[in-house]
Amino acid sequence: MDVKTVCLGMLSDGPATGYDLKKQFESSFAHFFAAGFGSIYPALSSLAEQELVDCERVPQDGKPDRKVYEITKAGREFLGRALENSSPAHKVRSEFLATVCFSHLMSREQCDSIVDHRLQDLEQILNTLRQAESNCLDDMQPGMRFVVGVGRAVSEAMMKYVEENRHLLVTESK
Amino acid sequence: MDVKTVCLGMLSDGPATGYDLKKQFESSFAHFFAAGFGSIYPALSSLAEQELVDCERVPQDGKPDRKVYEITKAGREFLGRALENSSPAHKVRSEFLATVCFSHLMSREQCDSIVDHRLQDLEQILNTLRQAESNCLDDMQPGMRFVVGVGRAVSEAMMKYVEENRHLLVTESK
DNA sequence: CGCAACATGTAAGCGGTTACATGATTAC
DNA sequence: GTAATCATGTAACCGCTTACATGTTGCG
Repeated sequence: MDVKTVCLGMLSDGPATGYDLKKQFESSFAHFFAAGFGSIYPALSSLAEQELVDCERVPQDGKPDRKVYEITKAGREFLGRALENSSPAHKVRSEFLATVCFSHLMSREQCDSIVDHRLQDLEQILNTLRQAESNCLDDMQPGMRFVVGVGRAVSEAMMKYVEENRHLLVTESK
Repeated sequence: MDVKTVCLGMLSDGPATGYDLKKQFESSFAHFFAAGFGSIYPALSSLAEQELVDCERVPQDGKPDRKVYEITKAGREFLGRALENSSPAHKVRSEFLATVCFSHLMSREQCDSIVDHRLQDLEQILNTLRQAESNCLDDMQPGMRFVVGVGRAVSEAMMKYVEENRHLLVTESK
């Protein structure tokens, strides 16, 4: 499942612009599926070309036209098939953990710094998720609610473990 | 931090072949940093070219020569600098969660199937981590022990949440 | 006055995945 | 006999990241 399919999925919930989708990626999707404009805009163009979405241009003054995308019937069918064939991969790529593996080659300051950083990032993710829960729990689909819950559970677990065990990290004796 | 740097880090613990490193990637690194032969072998060649590692060819009968790589002094220095400059990113890319977001567009069977799949994968990761803990806790660096612990904590949390909340996933009424 | 939000896009580049290529040995 | 393990590599491809390009409105 690539950015394109996720965009199509988001559009199945109602029309939106690329800019809108970006915000959705940044809020409830941030903890498990990142996407920048450089992925989103080409994805939407490609979707439109395949007629899986319609695009309505809304002129504005001083800004580029808003391009409001809406899923088509063909789009819904395509999405259905994509969901059927989706392989449920879940990949983590953690430079944080990769670095910590070699904490015995680092200075205490360096090690503390990256652990603190990670803790801050986790705090931020949790804030974002809590915000999403309090702002729009009602207009979230059950799947989305579940996904936000997973994010909370996993982030809290990581935070707790890191806080309780960081003292075990031995650093270079120099 | 890329595959190349992680390979160098692994070699800081002692000489090894590409094949050996692959096994390490599959055991204790599997849950947060995947790498295939297609990444590892070119990484080692490049490392050797930069003289960050030495390569000793050990002829064998019937098999290609073993190429045993050993980190050099320059390699250790390079690694030290790489660890200093490492940005502690932690990225997740989950097609599983992306799919589950749209559970309301899937059939009950499909949804159950991917959730079960995920649970099996988690079980396997946990087994691998437990094995690593019981086999070689003693020759693991403290950083590595910490990382394995994070893997356990996070995987167990995800498993628990998924098992306890999967019933909330509503599926298509067709 | 400067920054954030609004709004869309292109293009180069990079890094990793996947598929291909080869082949002996050992265990079930 | 057939699958897994040992053992190394190449090359095409694909998708995402990053940097660049442009410009207004409104808030503090």
